[in-house]
Amino acid sequence: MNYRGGAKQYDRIDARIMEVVQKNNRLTSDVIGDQVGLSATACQRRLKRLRSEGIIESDVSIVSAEAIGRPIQMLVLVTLERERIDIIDKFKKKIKSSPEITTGFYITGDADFLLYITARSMKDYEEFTRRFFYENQHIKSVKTMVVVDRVKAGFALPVDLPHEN
Amino acid sequence: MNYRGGAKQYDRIDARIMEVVQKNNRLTSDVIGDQVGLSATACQRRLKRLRSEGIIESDVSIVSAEAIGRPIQMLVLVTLERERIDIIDKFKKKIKSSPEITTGFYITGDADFLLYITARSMKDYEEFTRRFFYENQHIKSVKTMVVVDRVKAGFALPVDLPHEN
DNA sequence: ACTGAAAACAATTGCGA
DNA sequence: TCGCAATTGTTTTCAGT
Repeated sequence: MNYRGGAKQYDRIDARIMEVVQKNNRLTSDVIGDQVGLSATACQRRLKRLRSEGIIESDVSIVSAEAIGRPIQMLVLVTLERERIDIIDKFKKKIKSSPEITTGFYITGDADFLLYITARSMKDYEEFTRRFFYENQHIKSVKTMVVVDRVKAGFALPVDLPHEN
Repeated sequence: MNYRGGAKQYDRIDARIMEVVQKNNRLTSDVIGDQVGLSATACQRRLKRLRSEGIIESDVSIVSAEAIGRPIQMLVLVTLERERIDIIDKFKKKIKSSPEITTGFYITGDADFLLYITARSMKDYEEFTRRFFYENQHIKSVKTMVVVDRVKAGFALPVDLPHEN
């Protein structure tokens, strides 16, 4: 999607609505409307548009890692042997198909990928890495960082107005 | 919350429900029920319990970083000069109060923190880092990695059964 | 603990401003 | 684009199994 097309994407009120639903998307339109000074109807219409235009990408439940018995959280920097497109694409597919990997970033800098991984226990994590990393031929190096504390959770973004408005 | 209390937390069907709502929490109970082989009512009751017990932590909208004009995404490893509790706590507070920082992890390993930061442009990012990092006295080093591609988004976890069941 | 029907509640659509 | 009122659809409650 190209967001540079001249048409305006969202206004100040939309931004406020997004601030609210990024924290909680199960509030009724009535409640959201109260918070942004709009009727439930108007609020709902805006939300519908924001969703259909992909400005709101998706709506999801966040499950507690601890509650489902995955208290171990790791951040892993992975460097591949070479930066060849086919190797990178294959690695991306592996990431997507591995449920243990919650989030994966393809990056530039010291490493090629950063992975966010959860596990039931250290033993489980080690088993997974053995399987995942040592079975993959093109990994040059792996650097594991143990997550002690998630200071800020989620992907909430600071929705201010686009500069052109 | 302590999840080690003997009582069972969730069963196979709950796990399937969570798999569904982690992808999309706006489906009607009727649809979710279909997918897990349950009536809308039963499904609803389970969701209510999962939420009230904190197994489902929260329900949020995910906003597209590109759509709101924040195409620049960075991962930043920060090392503090000393690992003193008060310095760490102060830094955590700074993270929480900075809207540019979407996610912050306190970690062990090569660095003390990993930050996920979005920005409108490289210029904006540089301005932010100057402000944030160079104004903070206790930072020893900063290593920036540019995000080229988010291979896997969100915090969706692999909900299988707890081992004791 | 589940289902199904009825009641309560929320979202959506049509219309006038 | 808004708000209001009417319609449609979803969730919740309640009785029965």
